[in-house]
Amino acid sequence: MAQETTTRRRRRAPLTRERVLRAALALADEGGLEALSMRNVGKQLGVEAMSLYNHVASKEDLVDGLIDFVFGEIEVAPPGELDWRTAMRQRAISVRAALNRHRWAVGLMEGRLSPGPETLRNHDAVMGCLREDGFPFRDAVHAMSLMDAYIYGFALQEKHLPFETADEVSEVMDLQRANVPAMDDYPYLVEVATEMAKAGYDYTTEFEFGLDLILDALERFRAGG
Amino acid sequence: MAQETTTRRRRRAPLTRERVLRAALALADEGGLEALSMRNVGKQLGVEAMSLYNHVASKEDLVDGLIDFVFGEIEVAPPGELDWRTAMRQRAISVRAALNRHRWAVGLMEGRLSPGPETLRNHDAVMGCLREDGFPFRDAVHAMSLMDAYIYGFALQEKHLPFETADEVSEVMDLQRANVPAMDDYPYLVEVATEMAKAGYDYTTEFEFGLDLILDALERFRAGG
DNA sequence: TAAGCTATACATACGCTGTAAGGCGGCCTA
DNA sequence: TAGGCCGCCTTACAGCGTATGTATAGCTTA
Repeated sequence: MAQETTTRRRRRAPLTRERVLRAALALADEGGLEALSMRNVGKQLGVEAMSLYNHVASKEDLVDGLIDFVFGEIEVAPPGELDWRTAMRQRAISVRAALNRHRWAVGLMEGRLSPGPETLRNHDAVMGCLREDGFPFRDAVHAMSLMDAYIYGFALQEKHLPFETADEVSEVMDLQRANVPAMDDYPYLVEVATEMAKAGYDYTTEFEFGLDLILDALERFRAGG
Repeated sequence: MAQETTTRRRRRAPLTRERVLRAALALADEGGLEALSMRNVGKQLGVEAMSLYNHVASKEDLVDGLIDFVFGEIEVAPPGELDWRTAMRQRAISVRAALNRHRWAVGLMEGRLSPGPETLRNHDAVMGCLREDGFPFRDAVHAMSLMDAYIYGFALQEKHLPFETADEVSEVMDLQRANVPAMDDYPYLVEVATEMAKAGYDYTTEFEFGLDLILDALERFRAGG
């Protein structure tokens, strides 16, 4: 009876927090944050929206889980393993890579009120790396604040200016020029537009220029500036 | 006649784009972006939501207008007036101040597809300031990208970590400790929590430390290295 | 002064959002 | 085999942006 029904119905794999998060991640990666609705996640799992609440306290909780997953993808050497500069450079590049894989996460990485274990591990490792390599506490805070501001700020730019090749650049520039009647009032922007359309814009080069400049500056500051 | 009717009925001041933007700005400043709904703006003006569409093409257009207003509050010296370092330092501080008055704007300043006149003026002035002070084109792009990444990234941190005094810090830290059972797994974060709770955290100092470090680095880079 | 046009505001409605509340059927334990 | 519990579903509410259609107020012209 009951069991027959059970067998016959081929119950689908039970929902879990893990499965919910995985589906949500796929949705957000594909369609951005605005595609991430409880109903859409449910649909993806063949389930009604409300069923998700058995595994997730709220949408905020769901997003917390996603963010922690992203932090889990970021590689940081454990404190004391590498010199600070190598470790911090690697981490910065890893953060940018993760944020490019998950662009929806860009404004959400910082200051979550319920940080997950991966989030905490990451921040602890950064602070630890600096402290173990001799940074006084306040300087370590300065350095971390500066690096993270740059990394997240750059990711923000990269998220909002979605062009890379010279062709894409000139496409966007043309579109902007169409929207802006008095473009000639802004001669320096015209220069940017024409130069960019000629040579394109390489985000990786740009990112690493700023990153190395900051790391150089921190090194010099530490040495005694 | 017509004019009498006008006088008699005490018609309210007619809606204008200006008035709509002003009301929207007040709403966003007070209650953040999630308080900024068409219905709320309408309510603020004694008008139905749909009436706003006579003066604003869409919510996106409305937000574009708000962002341009924020850019209008940012002070930049016209190209060639000041040496680049002074001008850029002033602008950076002015941007941060504007973003603190309008925290809802933080993730939205960059890469709008329909930039307003103030937005364009601002970007043009920054680029112009660097070019007129001798920055080669590519270096000016590098510098602008780096500075803006830092400024916007810092504003992002500041938006999401809303504490300032030592008391507020320790309050937040206590709250986080309550949410994180295994806090002792993260010794360096424990240090941060205790140190911060002792001494507080001054955003202005922090911001200007990073800013000056970056300006120093750019100056040195330009000088030849 | 009267007619007609236009610009503005309103009312209604659609499909979407997050989630509170309650019902029900299948599973595990006693 | 009985009881209870857990996981899922259904329904419902208040809010969102905005498409669509309609009424009206005021100006323009005759």
